[in-house]
Amino acid sequence: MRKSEISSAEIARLAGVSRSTVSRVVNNYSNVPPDTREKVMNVIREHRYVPNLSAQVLAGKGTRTIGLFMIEPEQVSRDILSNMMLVSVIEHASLREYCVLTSIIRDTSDEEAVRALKDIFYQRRIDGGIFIGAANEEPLIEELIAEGYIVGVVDQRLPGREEPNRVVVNFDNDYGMMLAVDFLHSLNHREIGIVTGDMKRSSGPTKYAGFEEAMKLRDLPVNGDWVIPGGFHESDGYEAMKSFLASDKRLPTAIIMANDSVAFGAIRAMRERGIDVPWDISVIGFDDHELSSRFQPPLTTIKVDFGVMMRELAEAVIVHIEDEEAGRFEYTVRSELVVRESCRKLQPWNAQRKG
Amino acid sequence: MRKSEISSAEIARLAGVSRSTVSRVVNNYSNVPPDTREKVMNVIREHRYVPNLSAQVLAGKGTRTIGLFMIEPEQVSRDILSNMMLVSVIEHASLREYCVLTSIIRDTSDEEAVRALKDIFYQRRIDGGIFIGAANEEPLIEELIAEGYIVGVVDQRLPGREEPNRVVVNFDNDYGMMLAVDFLHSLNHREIGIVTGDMKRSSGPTKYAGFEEAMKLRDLPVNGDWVIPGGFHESDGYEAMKSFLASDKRLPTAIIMANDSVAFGAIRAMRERGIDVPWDISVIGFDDHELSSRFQPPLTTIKVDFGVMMRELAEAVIVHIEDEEAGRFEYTVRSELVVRESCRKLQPWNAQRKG
DNA sequence: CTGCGGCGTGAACGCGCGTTTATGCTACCT
DNA sequence: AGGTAGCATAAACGCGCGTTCACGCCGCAG
Repeated sequence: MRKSEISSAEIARLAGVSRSTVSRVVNNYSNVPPDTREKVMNVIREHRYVPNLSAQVLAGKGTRTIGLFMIEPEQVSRDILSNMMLVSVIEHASLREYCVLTSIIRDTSDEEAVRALKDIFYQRRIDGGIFIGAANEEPLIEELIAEGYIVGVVDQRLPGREEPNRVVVNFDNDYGMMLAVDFLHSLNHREIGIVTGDMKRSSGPTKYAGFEEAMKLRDLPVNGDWVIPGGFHESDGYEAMKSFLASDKRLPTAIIMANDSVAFGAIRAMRERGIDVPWDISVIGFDDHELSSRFQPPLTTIKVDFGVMMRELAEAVIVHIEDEEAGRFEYTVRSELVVRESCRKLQPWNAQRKG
Repeated sequence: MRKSEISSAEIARLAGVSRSTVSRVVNNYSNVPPDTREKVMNVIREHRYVPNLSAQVLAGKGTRTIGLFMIEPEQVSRDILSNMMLVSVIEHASLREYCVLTSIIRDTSDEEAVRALKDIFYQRRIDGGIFIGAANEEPLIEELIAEGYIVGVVDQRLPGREEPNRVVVNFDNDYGMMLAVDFLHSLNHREIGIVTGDMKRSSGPTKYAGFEEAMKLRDLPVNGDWVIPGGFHESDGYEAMKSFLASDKRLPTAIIMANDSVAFGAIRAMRERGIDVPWDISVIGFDDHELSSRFQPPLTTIKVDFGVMMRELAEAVIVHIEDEEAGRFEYTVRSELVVRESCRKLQPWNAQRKG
């Protein structure tokens, strides 16, 4: 029924050669004379012959497939970013003639789900996997690495030990936080708070560490009251800010948000209490969400090129698949400051908020 | 190196039986006595044996894989919706123990890209494919169907002819448009415009048809001036409305938007001209975007459950894969009206705008 | 003319599995 | 006791491909 289900044996028969010769032609072996090659190629073209991947795999080739796994997608990002990451991986893989098998794992403590995911590696013999939103030291990932699979992750600290099959890309969160703090500092802010992301996941820990580091470098105190535990969603930002405001603690003059979605939510909560951004408080986001430029007020943010990031990760994973000897890999994506209208310059004398 | 790369032959040897018996156990054949089954199962569990899918495929089984293809993703939707659709398909497939191979095709007139996509079917022998954002009568899809592959599409009219391997889900755009028009009508609007989606793609044509139909049913005139060609993005809405406003045509009293993103953009353009929603004009969107409830003004919209829609589509594709005899399939997802604050009730006497 | 090296090619094997066919065994009936 | 039905299991084949090995041919040197 299906047109293209023609075997190399059939091609061989039609071209009047042996199957070995067809295979040699298909795989570009040098020891086949031009006229024979042409003869075989004609038959191949005419019948649109394409080798059956399953057979190739069985005969020892790779699957040319990488897995793309989103861990607890609800906890990481429902929005455009993960979509862009997906597209970026797929398109780069496609360039290298790889395919992408996508899956989701909602709960890494669900043994059955973990088992199902590992079976994708075992059954399907995929060449490698990329994980988005994984916690640090996620057992699932550690096990896969230990078992010899090539795994790419985003935004995790590398362990000290050498592990040639672990591939990492990071945002330069330290640098990004430095940009944010420096910018606020240049606007005479000294009282800077943060709504953190999920501290167990993704960029949560590294962003917070970067924040502390940057504050320290500029001799600014980190006030525990202003370290507001959040998450990565609009609703997290809203809830975090709402409960902070309800606590009647003194406001900082500026707050850095785990990402732009969180900023949207936090600003919404502030607006409900009559707090104006940037007049009453300055806000900096992270990521440069598609809607940030159109938000009211347009959001100043630290922009990260997720497309480039995921492309680099995909490339690195593929390199490691194709070259067992490829060494340790770590790539860091620079971020940049995008200035819009959510931050206000303070006069030096009111850099400290009264009561 | 990789733990789990154990063959059934090895399992057979360890269990002291033949490979056939192992196969029978794995595939739950009835003619194997309980004690033998248990003996084999123990070895399987101990060694975490998982059959090699490539070998199974070669031996005649399906790949248990469906393709999910996003056509010209930039033209359809960069936002949360396609992400939700993806997640929904993956999760349902996963339930049925299928995997999802994701790919993208940016330009359906790029022959090489089309060829690459078809090769996914040919080489990898995937059992079926789902296309998001395909144009009506897209040749690529028509060819695949003609070649016997099972294909699922969204929001397309079914051709009259019987095609057992074409699976379709539709939003009920007629019904949705009827809801929108009726709601506006109940608010005394009679001058209703529309910013259309891409008229060549996705729900563009069906939404417009539904609009005309609904207007006709309520005896409302469709004014060509107020049929504003748009697209599916924020920027499309912005540009469409901007150029409409620049044309100095008279405004309708209400506009229905191709989707919520378009509404965001159009409202932005209106705001720039000092036009207030809903005071000066009422707006209804489509989709119920995640941000619609938090938009200023909160957007009245026609909500469609994309999750359910894609789940049904995935299920239907799988049913057709597993049962050659499964008949024609078409599923329609009901939409519902979500009333927020972007529509205003008109007094009967100003239902027609002056000059 | 014989021997040998190189090149083009086909036959044969193995990859891991499902399936079909054949075989050995037990139990029962005549 | 002989025959047979039925069941548990092993042996064998094929799926489509890559690859190794061996064979046959040709040309060249001895």
